[in-house]
Amino acid sequence: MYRSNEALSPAALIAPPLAGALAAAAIPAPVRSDPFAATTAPRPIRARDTIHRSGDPACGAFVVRRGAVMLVGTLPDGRRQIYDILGPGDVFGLSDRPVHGHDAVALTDCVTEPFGSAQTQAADVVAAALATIARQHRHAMLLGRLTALERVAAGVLRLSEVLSADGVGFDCPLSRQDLADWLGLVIETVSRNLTALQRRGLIGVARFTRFEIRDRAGLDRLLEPGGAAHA
Amino acid sequence: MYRSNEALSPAALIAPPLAGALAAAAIPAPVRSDPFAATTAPRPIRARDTIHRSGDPACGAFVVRRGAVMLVGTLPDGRRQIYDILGPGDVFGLSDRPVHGHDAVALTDCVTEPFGSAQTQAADVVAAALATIARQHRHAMLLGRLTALERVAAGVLRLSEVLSADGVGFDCPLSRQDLADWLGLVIETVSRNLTALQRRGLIGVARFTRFEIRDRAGLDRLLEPGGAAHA
DNA sequence: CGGGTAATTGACTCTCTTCAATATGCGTGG
DNA sequence: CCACGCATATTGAAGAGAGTCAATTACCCG
Repeated sequence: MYRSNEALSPAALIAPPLAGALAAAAIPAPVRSDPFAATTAPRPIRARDTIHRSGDPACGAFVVRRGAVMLVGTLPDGRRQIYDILGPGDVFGLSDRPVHGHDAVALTDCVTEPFGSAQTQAADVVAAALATIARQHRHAMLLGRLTALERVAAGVLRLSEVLSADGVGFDCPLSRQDLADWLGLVIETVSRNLTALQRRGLIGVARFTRFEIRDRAGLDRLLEPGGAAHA
Repeated sequence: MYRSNEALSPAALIAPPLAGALAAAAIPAPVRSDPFAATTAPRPIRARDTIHRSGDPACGAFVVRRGAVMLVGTLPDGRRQIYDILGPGDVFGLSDRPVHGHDAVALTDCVTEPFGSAQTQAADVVAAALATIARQHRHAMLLGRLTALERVAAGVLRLSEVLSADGVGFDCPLSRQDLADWLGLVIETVSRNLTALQRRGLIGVARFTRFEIRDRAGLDRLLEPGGAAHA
């Protein structure tokens, strides 16, 4: 979204309000009142369900057992950024503040399980957090320094890891708008570059949502100059 | 850096090796190999010194006591992204893998101290990691969804938090190139937008490095539509 | 087989980048 | 103390990648 330098203005990505006070105000998160939350029982969630919303009180971490989840931040003016796509083994729900700063939405039917409770080692929580940070760093590189074609290629590869059983084909549960909000592009640019990747024979897309990796080596090569990352 | 869709190619920001075994690598190890790590002794570092490089074995977390540190990722083709700017209280040095995936460079003379050792609570490590994740989320929003002017404004405000004693003026230890690599822009765009902010009377810049917040409310307003973040 | 939503494609625009001069600051030495 | 020279920053002009606007097409579903 291009916006005039004159017009506008969005605001507080700077300092974390760090509100010590967890207002009681927030809408009770779905999970809040959920009996599952306090137990170690896996919790089934349906595709597109919102697991928690920005502003909901944070109430513990969850690990994705099956399916996929996305974390979505939204600015007051509607600009959206998908911060992360989580698959089996990935953890979410932790916050440095009493309330969540983003939405968590199930991308597919999925199963989550409380994480970080009694029997879980603190080291596991740290490990999960570190994996998250590493993903965020890679995504920052993508957002700040990759071209649109590279972003889309990297996005497809990442999705194949999270969503594909065989590492080749998968049903993409993200709309083109979601992909755009994840990759820092607009919907049309995502579409054009998906088409470009298809024309090159690198991927296949059928019925909008059915993705297939056709030439992984080619995709890797496309991302090579940026490379495995790091000097 | 614009690159032709044809020419192409950077690569592996996709999947985190996700070494299921964060075995010896990550958490516990840190404090082990480094002589300093085993102690609680603060360690003085000079401005521009590289604290660790990508590829170096990760050897424990450190907390910044005084000064500032930046974390820098570099792609094989030279594209750079500054992942984070750390100030007093912020923690770095943790990795989900046995080796670091980015450089850590002192922005100013600074003092760091081992973090996460015996007497430190695991909860402290988790808290530090969560604060980092929250910063990364905000930065992802900046990189993916803010305009150049907004990014520069947000960057200046963030720097004032980290570097300024009075919250108003500070000497910016980042070159224009550093700022560009942090905000996902090119050097000229940073320069132009700093000039734009000056013309609006929002900030002052003297001798290239001396920054001053002239109208914080104005800067906040500039960032308002994006706002305090989140719906 | 229509009707509605989502995706694709085309034409054009614009922000940001690129390329190319200046200009400013700072260190050095005459 | 000032002239020179280098490194970094600023500014201008032009280009390009990605965005915007607007149809058109593809898919889903009743």
